[in-house]
Amino acid sequence: MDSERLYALIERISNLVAASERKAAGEFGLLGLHLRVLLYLSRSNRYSDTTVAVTDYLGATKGTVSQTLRLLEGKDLIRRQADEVDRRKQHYSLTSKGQRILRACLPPAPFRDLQPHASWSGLGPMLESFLRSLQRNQGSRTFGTCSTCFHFQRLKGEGEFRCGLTLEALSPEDSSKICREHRRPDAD
Amino acid sequence: MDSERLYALIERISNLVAASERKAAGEFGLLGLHLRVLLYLSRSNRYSDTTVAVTDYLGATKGTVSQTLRLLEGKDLIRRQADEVDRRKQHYSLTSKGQRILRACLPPAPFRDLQPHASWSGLGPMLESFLRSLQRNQGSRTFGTCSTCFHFQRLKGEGEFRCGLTLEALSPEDSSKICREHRRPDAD
DNA sequence: CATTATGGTTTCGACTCGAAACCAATAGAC
DNA sequence: GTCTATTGGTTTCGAGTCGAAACCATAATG
Repeated sequence: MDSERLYALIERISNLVAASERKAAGEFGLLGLHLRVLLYLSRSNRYSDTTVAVTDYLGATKGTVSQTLRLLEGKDLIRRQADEVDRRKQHYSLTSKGQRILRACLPPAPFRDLQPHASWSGLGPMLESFLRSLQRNQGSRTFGTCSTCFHFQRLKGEGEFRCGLTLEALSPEDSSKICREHRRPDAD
Repeated sequence: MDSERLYALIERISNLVAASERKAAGEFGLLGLHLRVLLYLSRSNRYSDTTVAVTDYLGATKGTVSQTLRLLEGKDLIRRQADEVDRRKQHYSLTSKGQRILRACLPPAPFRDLQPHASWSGLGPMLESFLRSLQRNQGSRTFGTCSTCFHFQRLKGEGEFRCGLTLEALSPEDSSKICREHRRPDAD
C-alpha cells in the first residue's frame, strides 16, 4: 500500500466528513470550522485553550482564529477569560449552549449507528500509529493527552499527577485532555 | 474502538492534511479547494468530469464549484469542453500546466518519504472497508473506479470493456478512473 | 535598561460559504 | 405533439474564511 493510495483514501473520507460537518453546523447557523473549534476547546486543557493553540491545531491563521473566536463568543457558545498570570493570554471554554450544540452536531451523521465491522476492527490503533508517522514526518505538534506525554509524572498518592514541564498538579480530568506541549515519551 | 474515537482520529488527520494542502497550494497562489478539484478532475472519467460531479464529490455547493472552475480555467489549469450530445453539460480536463502543479503539490508533505511501518501495514484495505461503511450509512455516491462497478462488463475480446449503464465501450484507462454513477456490485 | 519573542487583534483584497434566483436543455407524462 | 418537472449550470447576495502583513501589549532575555 503506497502512500499515494493512502492519501487518496484519507482525502475521500475527509471530504465526506467535512461535508456532513458543514451540513450539521449549518442547521445552527455555523460553519464547519466553528464546529471544529468547539470540539477542540471542549477537549483541550488549560495550557491549550488559547488562540495560538487553536491556530496550531487547526492549521488556520491567527487572524482567522481570532475572528472565529470573537464570533463564537458573540453567539454565546464560548466564554473568554484572561490569564491571571500572563496577561497576554486569553482562555476559552464552552458555555452550556456551546456544549449542547457540539453534542447535537458531533460525531457527524455517517459515524452514527455505525455497526462495527470485522474488516476494520483494528483500524483505531493503526490510525494512531499512522498519525504518529505523519506528525513525525513533518515535525508538527502532537497534541496528545497528558497521560501519554513525556512530561507526565505519576506522584506517590493515588490519582495524583504532575506536569514535569510546568511542575503544576494535574487532576485526573486534566490528564485526559489534549495539550499543545505534548511530547511523545519515545520512538513509536 | 467506538466511532467517537475513530472520528477524533480522522478529524485530526484531516486537519493535518488540509493544513499542508493549503500550504502547498499557497505557493502557486491557489487554495486547498483548488487543489482538490484538480486532483478529482485528473482522476474522473468522461461521465464524471462535470460541474455537478465535482459538486457531489467535494460536498461543496454548485455556486462555489462553478466559480472555482471558472477561476481555474482563467489560470489556464483546466480546459473546458461542451458535451456533444447533451448541450447543457461542460466537461473539464487538466492542461499540462494543471498537471504540473498537481504533481508538485500532491501528495502533501507529510505523506512523502513515508517509510512503511509494520503497525499499519493493513491500513489501506481497512480504510477502504471503513469508507464503504460510511458511504452506505449516509447513502452517498461511492465514486469508485469502473472496474469495481456493478455496471462494468468484460466483453469477449481481451481488454474490451463496456459500461452496462450507458452501453458505451470503455478503454482500459477509462476503467481505472472514478465515476459518479459507480455502484457496488453487492454488500461488503 | 534595550531587544527580542510571544500572544492577540485588526485590516486588506481575494475567495468560499449557503441560499436563492435564474436560464437553457433534457426527460417524462399525458 | 404539448405541458411540466428535472437536470446542468451560472449568477448574485451577505457573511465569513483565506493568507499576509501591520500593529499592540506583555513577557522573556540580554
